Amino acid sequence: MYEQWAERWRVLGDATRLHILRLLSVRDACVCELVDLLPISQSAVSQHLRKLKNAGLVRDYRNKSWVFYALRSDIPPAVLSLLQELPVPDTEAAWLRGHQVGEACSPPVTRSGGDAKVGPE
Amino acid sequence: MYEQWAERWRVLGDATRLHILRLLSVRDACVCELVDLLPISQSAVSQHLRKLKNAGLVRDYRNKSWVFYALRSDIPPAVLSLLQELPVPDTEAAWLRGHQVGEACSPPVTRSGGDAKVGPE
DNA sequence: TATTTATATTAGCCTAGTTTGATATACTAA
DNA sequence: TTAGTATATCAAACTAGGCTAATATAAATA
Repeated sequence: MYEQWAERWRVLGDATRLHILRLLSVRDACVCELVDLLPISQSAVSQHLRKLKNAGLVRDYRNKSWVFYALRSDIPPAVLSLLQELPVPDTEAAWLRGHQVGEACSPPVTRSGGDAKVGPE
Repeated sequence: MYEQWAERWRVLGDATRLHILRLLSVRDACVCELVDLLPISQSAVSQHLRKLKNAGLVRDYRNKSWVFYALRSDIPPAVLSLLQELPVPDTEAAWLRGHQVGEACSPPVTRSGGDAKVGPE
């Protein structure tokens, strides 16, 4: 009877998924960046992202070699205000600021023009 | 890191607990009434109520032979508005309206004055 | 096309959570 | 105090969910 509602909230009932959402609230990130920041395997990250996507909380888009994930703009206000309350460790915030998107995953193939524009949608 | 937040939301990620919360939003109910309305054992109901209580979502008070549970008045607004969205089946609403509190559990011991006042706090 | 890199999927293990049945505790009333 | 009822707790079975390792797919580039 209430299973569909329960499932919506169960998505938020996992520490790793909250972590991912909090990171994405700083800026969009590709999967490999999240793998670098989180203490779990790439497989686990991918499975969490799928659940977040199925729940309508994030969207994904491809740019060059990488698949980026972003918070959806139509997230319920209640969820959004929840996310604002979560702390973002300084180290992680600095990491996100200090890396160009995609930079962390593999060095650019060409030596010149390495910082190509990467944008959403 | 985010485990404490995840746990807060995990409480809402169970269909039975949502059901209980929705029933309590109609009116306070004693444990045996909830047992009558829910398709699970008395033991399971009791354990769900404990979790809801530990999460600060409900409070309990005793009246005569029964322990009543009630929604706490300081429930986060986000949770409260969630509850409003949940449907209450007509049969259950009618059941709650059609029964005096405690009436469903056992017939009143005395034949006269069977409808003693029962109130919160 | 072949190769490399990034991401997704699958299967199996493991842990956490829910349920039930049995039992214990807490009241109430005689 | 004793009996009866309501509720809580405990242990074990069952289930669901997260994790890893291995593998598959997809896109980019040589």
